[in-house]
Amino acid sequence: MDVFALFAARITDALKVLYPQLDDEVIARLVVEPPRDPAHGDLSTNAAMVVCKPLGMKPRDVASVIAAHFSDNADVESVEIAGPGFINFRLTLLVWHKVLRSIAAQGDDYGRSNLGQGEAVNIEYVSANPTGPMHVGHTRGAVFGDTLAALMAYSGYAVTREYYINDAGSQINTLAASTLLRYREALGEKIEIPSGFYPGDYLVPVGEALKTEFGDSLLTVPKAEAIVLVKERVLAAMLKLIKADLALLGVHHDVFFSERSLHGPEGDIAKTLAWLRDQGMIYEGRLEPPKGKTPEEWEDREQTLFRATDYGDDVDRPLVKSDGSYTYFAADIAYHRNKFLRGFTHMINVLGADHSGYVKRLEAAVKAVSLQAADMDVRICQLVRLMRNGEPFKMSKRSGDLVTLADVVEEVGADATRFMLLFRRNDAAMDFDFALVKEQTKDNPVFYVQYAHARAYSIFRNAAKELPTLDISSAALKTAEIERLESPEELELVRVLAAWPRAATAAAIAHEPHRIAFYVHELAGAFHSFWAKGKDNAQLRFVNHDDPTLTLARTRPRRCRSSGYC
RNA sequence: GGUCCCGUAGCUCAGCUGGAUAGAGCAGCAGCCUUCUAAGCUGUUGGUCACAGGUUCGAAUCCUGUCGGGAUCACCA
Repeated sequence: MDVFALFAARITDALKVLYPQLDDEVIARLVVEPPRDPAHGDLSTNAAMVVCKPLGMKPRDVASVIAAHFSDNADVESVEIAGPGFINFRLTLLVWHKVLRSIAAQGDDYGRSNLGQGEAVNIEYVSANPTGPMHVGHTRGAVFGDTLAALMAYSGYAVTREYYINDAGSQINTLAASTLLRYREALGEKIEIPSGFYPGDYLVPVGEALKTEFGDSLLTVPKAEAIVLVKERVLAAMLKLIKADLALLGVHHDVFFSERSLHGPEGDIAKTLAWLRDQGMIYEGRLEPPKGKTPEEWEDREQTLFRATDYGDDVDRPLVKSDGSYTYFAADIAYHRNKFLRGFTHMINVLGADHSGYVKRLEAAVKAVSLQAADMDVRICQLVRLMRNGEPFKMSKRSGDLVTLADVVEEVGADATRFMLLFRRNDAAMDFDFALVKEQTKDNPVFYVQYAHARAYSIFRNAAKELPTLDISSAALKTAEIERLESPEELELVRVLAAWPRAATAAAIAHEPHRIAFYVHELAGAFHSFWAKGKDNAQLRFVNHDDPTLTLARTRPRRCRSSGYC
């Protein structure tokens, strides 16, 4: 039960009765929310201010009519009109008890909604090049995407989690060549890794596996053929590596989509380009060199261009390289047409900060390819700066002290990593401090929340110890006398709990999973606060010798796992 | 030079798509340990929401411009 949604519906109904001449559109703009200052009441609505203009009335006059309509409502303790025309409701104890009952009855489903009404949404995230293990740069996007996917599923969308494997570019040939070197090494040869090749140790086992599979027979195969054979094996190995790394973080995908599968004369790229040409979205032309910066190797040539500017991009984009092969973007257009043809009208892409320049063209591609029928939201995750003891931490690919995702998870744990990375808006750069994440103080939000969780569970333990005769099974908890909860301190906590469905829905609409992390942090604060009150006033403790029923009623642990990150 | 993101308390950041006197955590100050975990809690100080205009009943939020900080900028992926 979401009291805010409930009252929004009631006020909407009331307005339709009181002022039948109002447009639904106008009424839909009303909002019911917790007032910023709790002294104003439990619920607040701007309804009067929203509808006053079309009615030609003063907001406070409308407000008093609405207020009068609710004055004898059983759930409403009092109604007040404040400020420019806000209507503030104070709710009766009864309502809060209803909220608690619904929380108890729904368990982990409390807050789940049908916002998405089963509509299909495709969320693409990570999509790191399959050329090695995941490094820290990938983790933020992985956590963001995975949590957003959980949140969207929680809000009633049919979510597909997708990973686009960039297995078609020239870097894959380099990868295969690097692996071939490791293969020779496995055969006993002394090797030297030229610059530009992938030097990482993770290719050593792949080389050895090749030795096991082929013996030394690959050496006699023509190079081009050998590369093809190796490519298959090394790609599979890298994908396995990546999946294992992601699993460490608890991140999973439903679909791994191969870029390579789009190529070829009968492939999706060829088909999509033909389709775009039919639609008049492609032309042959020349581009201006970029301004302000003199490109050293600018080659003015006529090329095949996509009319991205028709869909909001800054320039038209090349689709075919000078060597005749397709550009990365051409493949991406085909890929997104593929998504659309698979039935996705909602798409979300999670990209790193270095792709910010790519956003417009991706949005343009989706508009073009779906004839405006699909929407694309590109969420950019800004950079994460690794810190140790307050000092930024130097990383370099060459010297090998690249921090991998596995390193981070090993050092601080998956849950802490996830929570920390979510505890900031995605579009703001963040510092990730190893020392802080491991610190066991309230400065560390991870610990703060985990500690609240630990305390909540300790209630069960202590109840069993202090009151051995009390039945604390979940069946017994369902019959607890919730009516006994009536102190202002308790209601404070209930109010925070009541805000959960609203918080979850708002986060889903905005595609902002960080709001969940902040909500959980706030809830933990409310819980700690209530817990501490028990110190001064023994009556407010969860475990109460004198009053077993009260103990039972208070034994409702909190939630925070539902979106899967803590 | 173009584009995108950011600029809110001394510090790190929220601010629920336009609402009321702009919030939280650190740090500072004042308190709280024979008491369910003090690894914590309570109270308190602290703001020209970068700046200037505009939109309207109402702007940190939307629009325009300026100034700072970051990312990115044909054919790579």
